[in-house]
Amino acid sequence: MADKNNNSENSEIQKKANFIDLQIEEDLNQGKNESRVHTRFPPEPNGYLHIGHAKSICLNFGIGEKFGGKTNLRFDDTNPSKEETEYVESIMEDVRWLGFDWEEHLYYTSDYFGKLHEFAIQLIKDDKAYVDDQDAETIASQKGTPTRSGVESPFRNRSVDENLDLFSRMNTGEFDEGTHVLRAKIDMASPNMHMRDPFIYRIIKAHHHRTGDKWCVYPMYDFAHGQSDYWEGITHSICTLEFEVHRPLYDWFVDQLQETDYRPRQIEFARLNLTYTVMSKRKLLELVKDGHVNGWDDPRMPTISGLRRRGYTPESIRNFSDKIGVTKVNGMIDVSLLEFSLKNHLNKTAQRVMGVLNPLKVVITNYPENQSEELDAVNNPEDAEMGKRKVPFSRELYIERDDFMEDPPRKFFRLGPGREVRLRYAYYITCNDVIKDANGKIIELHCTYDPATKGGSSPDGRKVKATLHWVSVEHAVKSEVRLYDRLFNDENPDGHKDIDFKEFMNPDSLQVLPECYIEPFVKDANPLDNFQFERLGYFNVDSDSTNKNLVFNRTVPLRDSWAKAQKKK
RNA sequence: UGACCCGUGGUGUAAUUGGCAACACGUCUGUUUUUGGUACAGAAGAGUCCCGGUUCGAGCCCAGGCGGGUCAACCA
Repeated sequence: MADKNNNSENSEIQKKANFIDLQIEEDLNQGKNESRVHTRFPPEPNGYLHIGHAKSICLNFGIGEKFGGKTNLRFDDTNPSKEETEYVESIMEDVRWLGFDWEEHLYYTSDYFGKLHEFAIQLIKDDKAYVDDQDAETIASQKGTPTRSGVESPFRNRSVDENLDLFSRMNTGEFDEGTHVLRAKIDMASPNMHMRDPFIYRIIKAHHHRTGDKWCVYPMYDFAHGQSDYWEGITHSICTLEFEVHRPLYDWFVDQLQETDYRPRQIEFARLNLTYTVMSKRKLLELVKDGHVNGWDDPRMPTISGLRRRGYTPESIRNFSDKIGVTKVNGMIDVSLLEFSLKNHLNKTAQRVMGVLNPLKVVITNYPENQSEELDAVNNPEDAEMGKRKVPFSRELYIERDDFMEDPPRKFFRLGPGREVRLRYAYYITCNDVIKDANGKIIELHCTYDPATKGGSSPDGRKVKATLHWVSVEHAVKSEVRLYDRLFNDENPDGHKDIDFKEFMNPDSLQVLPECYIEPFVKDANPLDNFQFERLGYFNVDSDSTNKNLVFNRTVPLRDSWAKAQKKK
């Protein structure tokens, strides 16, 4: 018995090492970089972080923790025309919310603009960089193609002095954008396109969110990233697969810098793809700008701020990130795996509460008018420490419209004419009359209750086949509830060559229910508070909520085997 | 007619120095239940892209194919 417990605990704790862990262990065994481990998470502040970034954050900070190393947060802000302070702030908030702490290790690539500039001048002096005066189109045509090597620029061999002069004037504002560029002198015949004299500096006359108008020239990604890693003492620079072909260039710049045995190393892994969503910043930005969603934190968005507002917990995202592992295989992960992590966490932690989404009035005809009482309800059956609460009961109640059928099919266990069911934590009730309006729509049910079944159990031991949730009309809090469905109807909306991803948008991804009734316990709930509405799903308080008008998001529905069986028919 | 990377149930990941392909999600059954939830028990589902080779033995090593991805932004 003790053995069994130990084994299951160990298998929980001992996660399988992924290929990056193995490489780091190998580096450590070889005593590389004085056996230090130092990673970094380097977002460009040009948009909001999404669940794919969360994978990277968990990976990088996770490695820092696992190997007793450190992890930097670095804003890769080399392109002032796209970057804004708003994004910097949201990124910091998201990383913190996920539960990670960069301590004092906060950096900006823009902090290195001076050093980068000096380094570029050194390259010019070493005859390893030159200014090219041609326009973009001409240079592109000289680059060749993946299968045909390029040709050298006519400006490739100008003198060091001329290059120095030109580069200096590029930065004084004398030249227009696009007229001059600084290129590394490497190899126009390289089979790797990135080695064909890549651009390292370009002229951009935009205001930088941190350096203002100090610079007219800005380094390209490839000219900044490896150097920043080097200056920060990063040992393992983990990025996504598309940078694989950049690695020789990364190494080339590090070669120019390296003075000791210390050397950062780039390792690539497969980015996260999730079914039924898009994961590129460009496309998410498009959804926001064109008003297909209500902002970056729309609860339907795969952004971290969207997931947070939707009711996801940091634990569930971290757990998901652990579960999916790290490989170089480009795949597509089923969202159900994410939802499993969520439900798993919420089941253990969420306060239970009763709420009626589509109300149907029930009058308990044998319950005295003007009377009410308070009944005991369990706050979370998974966690006794969460205790109990009181739920008010009275003559007039709401139940879920779906919980009554006038002519119930064989396997429908809920309420019907003449049937007896249990109201959770309250009484057994029996339906006697169905009241309809002139159009035949059911507007009210008349039921009787059995006073002996208080609390929900019968002294004579008779059974009922269903337990329904309910609220007292007089005491319930009227609220708005927003139901969400997937944003896209296609598993892989941007996986179609000739069809725009927006063609696959689900027109019913948002459904607003303006008149729902929740038990009074939620009265003082705050935005982001998670609840389980019993039998329905997990819901949280939306940031649009006010004291006068509570607004809930349905985070994720509960598993519903009845609905599933119905759907099959 | 290039370079680099990747091919294990429906999905995602495992499989010490080659040794009965395992786990999770999902799916389906059943048990318990004051949530048609949870929990628990069980089932189906791959023979590891293909063809050879080495070996007593190959998912793993070797050769050749096939399939997929990335790369030709003054983006990151």
